[in-house]
Amino acid sequence: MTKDGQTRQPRAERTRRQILEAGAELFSREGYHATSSKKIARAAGISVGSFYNHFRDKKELLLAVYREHVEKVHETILAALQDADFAGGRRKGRGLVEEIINQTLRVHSLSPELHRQMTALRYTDEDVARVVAQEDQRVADMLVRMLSEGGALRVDDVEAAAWVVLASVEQIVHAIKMSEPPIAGERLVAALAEMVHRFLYP
Amino acid sequence: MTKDGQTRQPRAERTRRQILEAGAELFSREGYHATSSKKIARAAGISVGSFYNHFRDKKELLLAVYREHVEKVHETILAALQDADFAGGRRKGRGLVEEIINQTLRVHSLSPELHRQMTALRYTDEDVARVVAQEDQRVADMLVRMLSEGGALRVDDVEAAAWVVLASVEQIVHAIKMSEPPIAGERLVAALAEMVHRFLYP
Amino acid sequence: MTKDGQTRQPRAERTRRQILEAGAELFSREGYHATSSKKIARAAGISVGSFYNHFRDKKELLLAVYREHVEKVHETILAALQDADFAGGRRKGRGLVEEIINQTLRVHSLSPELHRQMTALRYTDEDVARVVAQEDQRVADMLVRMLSEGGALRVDDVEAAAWVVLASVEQIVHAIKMSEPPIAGERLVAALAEMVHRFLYP
Amino acid sequence: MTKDGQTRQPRAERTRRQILEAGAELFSREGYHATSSKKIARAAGISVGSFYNHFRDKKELLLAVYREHVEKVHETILAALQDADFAGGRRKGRGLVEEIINQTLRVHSLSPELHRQMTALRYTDEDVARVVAQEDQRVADMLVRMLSEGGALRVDDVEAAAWVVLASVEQIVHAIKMSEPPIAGERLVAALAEMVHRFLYP
DNA sequence: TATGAATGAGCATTCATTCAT
DNA sequence: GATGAATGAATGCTCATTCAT
Repeated sequence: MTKDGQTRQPRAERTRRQILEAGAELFSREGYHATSSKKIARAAGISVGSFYNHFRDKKELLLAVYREHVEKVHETILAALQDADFAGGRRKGRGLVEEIINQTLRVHSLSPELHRQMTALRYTDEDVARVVAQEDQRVADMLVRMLSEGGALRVDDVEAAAWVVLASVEQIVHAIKMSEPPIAGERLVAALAEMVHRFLYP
Repeated sequence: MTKDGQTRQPRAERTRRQILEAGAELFSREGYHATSSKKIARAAGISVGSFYNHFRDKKELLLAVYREHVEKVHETILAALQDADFAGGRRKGRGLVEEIINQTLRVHSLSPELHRQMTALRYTDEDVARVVAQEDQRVADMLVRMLSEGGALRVDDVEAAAWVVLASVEQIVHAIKMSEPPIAGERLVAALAEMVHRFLYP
Repeated sequence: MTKDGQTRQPRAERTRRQILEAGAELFSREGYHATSSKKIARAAGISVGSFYNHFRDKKELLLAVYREHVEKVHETILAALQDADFAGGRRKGRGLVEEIINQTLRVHSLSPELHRQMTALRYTDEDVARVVAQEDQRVADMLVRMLSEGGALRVDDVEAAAWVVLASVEQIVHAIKMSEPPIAGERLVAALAEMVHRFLYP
Repeated sequence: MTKDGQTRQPRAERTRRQILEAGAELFSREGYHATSSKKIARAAGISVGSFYNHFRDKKELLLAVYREHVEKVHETILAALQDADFAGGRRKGRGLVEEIINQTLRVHSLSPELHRQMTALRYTDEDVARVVAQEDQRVADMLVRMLSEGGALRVDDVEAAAWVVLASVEQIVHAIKMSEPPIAGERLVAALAEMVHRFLYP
């Protein structure tokens, strides 16, 4: 059936979308454990059985939601990279460092609660851990490429450096956005930028 | 009840101890959610009712277990600080940086799974978040004091610097110990030490 | 607690009894699969949770119910064995054969539907198969003893003979009681008695 | 549709075949209850809807599968009956008895798990009970005919005798093939043969 | 203080069957 | 005839907490 790829699964695709949206909403607002399959179905306007026709189980939905989120993040980043302003002078040195931090801040604002959930679950659930680690690596690779192209680095082991920098930035941005650190965010961001800059560049 | 003079410890205190030990063991081995009050009682050799006589609920036990763990950690650190060798030359510069990282590595080996559990829960549970943040701050204060005493710093905002450094170290050590990062631990530790050192010292 | 064995678990024992009775009733009337834990709890006048406090799962209840049934059966049989009339002359030959068949008929009347359920489940469930086989063996041992004491047998392999005889009797009585065989029960019983008698005795 | 003359079989018939084969396979391998209509459809390479176009429901398929199995069994038996060797001397006396037992053993090897399933279901499901009973009767009739032609019987009520013999043989063979009786199969078969022989023949 | 039976809402998932296309 | 998405009741079982003894 379906002579052309377009018309494939007319209803099915729409249902899947509804479930994905309901899932994103609920996982973020109530957390993974507090989101029952019944709630998902109700929020998506379908039956429980239908949910399980489209996703093997709750976790598969979680990962699908996360993957969609991650794609959105990458689009955001790629768009920024092509920004003329950025190309102007922010591809290395202090400019790059600030860009990294700002992007991370922006990404965290995109769907902060989903992010929090995934961070919690990665310590608890193998599958989540694997998927999140993959994504981290993908970003690290991207940074390695940018650093290599930027020239004049102070570090030898660029791969380790990229990984360490991203882990630190991620952790600190996360703390700023999600908890209320006892020190003002701006001071932390300033210190962070300083630390990363001195590390990477002469 | 006390047949011999040995049993100076009031019975209540002894029961509490048993519960704390059972809790530490179970939370670490099976995780917080998988540890039911029934299991705790059985492992402690008491009844469920008795457990609830000593702790308001499961979370109170978790926090008590965590506090005990944290005390042990501090004792370890303080012991190290009084170590002659350390006093010799590791109170500033590269020596201090390495000391921080090593201490963190050691602490993570003390009770890695309990640590993992707390890390997961801090993103999910307000009370856990608060208690863990307090502890983080306590360590940060300690570092601020040491940095101030060590002289010749490159940073202005010592408080923010201490916080940023500890967050980074904690995160990276955690990743090394708990997951399997795609880059060898030694390379990450080396990069981390380099980053922190360049940041703090001229 | 409980200084004497009598007073042990006052409430608990009663609850257990209620569950056992509800289980016996429901498994017989509705079948094992159609009997939900909710139904059992309601019929026993307790909560679902309480049911699971007393039995690990539904199957454990089934086996407990079966064991009680089996004990009742054995009491019936033992009572019959001490019957003066029986002792009179029914311990061997035609008398014994008829006694076996009659006992089996009587036992099948004791709780026919439970019996049917167990028979169905033994083909499907390992645990049930094991327990029912044990019971079968216990009865076979008893018959072996009686045959050995009765003297003048025509068979060499008494154990195999006992097993084969009981299996046949059981099967045919079962068919008579539970389905409606196309031949009148009396004719089948007569043929069965004849077969067994000719087999065992000269 | 039929591009070549080969495809004489109407499509409907072919689909039905695929379903029957998938059903036989699955019911045997996984059991009736564990076989969902979805699985059947997938194994048959068709859609769920299509399955319900060909069979009213799952049970109808089960019975159809069983009927096919039974036909195969009868072909096997009839083939054996026309075997010269058999005609030679195994149509009565010890020869016949052994033939009955061997045939039953062979039949049980043909599709042992399907057999087990039907045996379990006949105690639980009216329709299955009826169909299996019909088949039993058909075999009994066949035996009655053979016994009558063999002459020199010791029994008066040939019909009841045939029924009783088949029930016993069936039960014991079943136990040997499906469970692990506590007595070696050969001893049981020997006892069984002895019992049946003494019963039927002078 | 200690005990452990009782509670009951809650959860993830399955499955036979229907029916619009 | 064929398709496969949709349905939703039903199931076995868990668990933190309470409270009468």
